[in-house]
Amino acid sequence: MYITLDHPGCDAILPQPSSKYTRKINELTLEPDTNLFRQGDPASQVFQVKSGALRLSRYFEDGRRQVISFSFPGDVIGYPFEGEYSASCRALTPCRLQPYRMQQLISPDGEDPALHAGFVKAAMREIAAMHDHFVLLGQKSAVERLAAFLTALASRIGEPVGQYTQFKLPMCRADIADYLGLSTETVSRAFSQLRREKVIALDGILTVVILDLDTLHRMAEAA
Amino acid sequence: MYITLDHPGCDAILPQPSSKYTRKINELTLEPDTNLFRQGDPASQVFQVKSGALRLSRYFEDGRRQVISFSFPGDVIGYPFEGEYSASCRALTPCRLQPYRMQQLISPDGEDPALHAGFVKAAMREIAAMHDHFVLLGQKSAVERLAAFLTALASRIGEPVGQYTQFKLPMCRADIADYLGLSTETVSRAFSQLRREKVIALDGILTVVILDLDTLHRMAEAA
DNA sequence: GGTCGGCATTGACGTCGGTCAATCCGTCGG
DNA sequence: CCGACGGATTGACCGACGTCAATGCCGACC
Repeated sequence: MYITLDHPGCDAILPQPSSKYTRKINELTLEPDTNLFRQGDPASQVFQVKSGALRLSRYFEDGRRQVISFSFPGDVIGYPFEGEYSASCRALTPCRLQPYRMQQLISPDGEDPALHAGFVKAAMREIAAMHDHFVLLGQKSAVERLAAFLTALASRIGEPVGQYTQFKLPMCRADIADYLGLSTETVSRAFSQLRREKVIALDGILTVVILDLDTLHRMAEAA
Repeated sequence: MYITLDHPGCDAILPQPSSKYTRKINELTLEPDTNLFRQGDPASQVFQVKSGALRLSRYFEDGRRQVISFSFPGDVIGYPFEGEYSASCRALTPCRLQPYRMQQLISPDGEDPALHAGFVKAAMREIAAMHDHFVLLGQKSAVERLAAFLTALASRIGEPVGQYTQFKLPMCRADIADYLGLSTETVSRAFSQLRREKVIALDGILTVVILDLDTLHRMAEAA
């Protein structure tokens, strides 16, 4: 599921399937850099992320790639289109996933109604979140995009450390670039700018410390 | 609903509500330049477009605007997020719409199951289509964007005229610009380029004649 | 511990698209 | 028929971001 500022934390977790209805399908684990599914695969399951981080992306013959979203615990991935997955999904870290049979998403017949309603609500949330991302891709400058991205990550996976919020990026710069519609160089420059302005600090390449969340938030919106 | 190349024509039409289940809500008509709903309005209904064209967009304090999508007959609009509409929807032409109570989308309880399943499928199609638009906004050049847009419109509302396909744009250049993440001037230049290259012709400002659909299609994809 | 390889950063430069401004054109009202 | 208005087009210019290339950094593997 897409990352957004106002992501409603634990509401994202689907209700536990009640044994009354649901044939239990066993939890699934994925190693980093392994695919959960590929673009064009027949879609028979949807998944809820239990732990870890994943990347959803579409590839093109000419080498271009668009990263559609990053998924974190609570998110639902694998929405089908005409019986196929329309993008490829790959684990960025070790992941645990709960698979559900697709049928529970499409129709409630003979299944757990609360679980089904949870899927539908997750899909609605997905649609609203994607609207936010249109704004980012259509209207924002490079620094605004990165600021919005980091703000979203902070609220999704940030942990308070002293007076600051910090988190470890599960993805490389190229992933961020293809997600934000920028080049890796531009992403790098935007990181450097935020660092120069003391809005963030980096501890190594992957650990981000948010020094001034208010400013970061303002930078994500400003014209 | 979003415009996409592989939009499955009349499959998009929801099943007629069977009177057995559904309290009939009367069809609704809208004059051009009137709002169906506004960003932040409490969401109690979803709508299926019966005729006409609508624009879904989000506005910002600083004047920036992102057009999320254009809607045509068969499309479903008004997906809620936390009980509210997350964008504003306005009629571009006279429109007829069939409203449905929100509850039919969220849960099948006491409602028409086929209709409910239709909503869920429409939402899945929406998600897949939005993935395409991410690619457009994240990766494509100005001419590629316009070519993709016109190709999509051709398959949605195009009519054969002689050996060509043509249609009347229901929206102005500024709407197109804010949809494609460009300025009106750049949209205008892209139109001019396609005209110079004899891929399209314009009859007045709003009527587009596709002279070479293959080339247009190729231009929409090319690096 | 040293070296290698891959990713990240930085710099120089080119280009695409944004901005500003002038002009064009089609529509509407007189 | 004419003039005014608003949207569309075109041109000139500029700036942000992409590209290409050099350098830096860190982790892996001998």
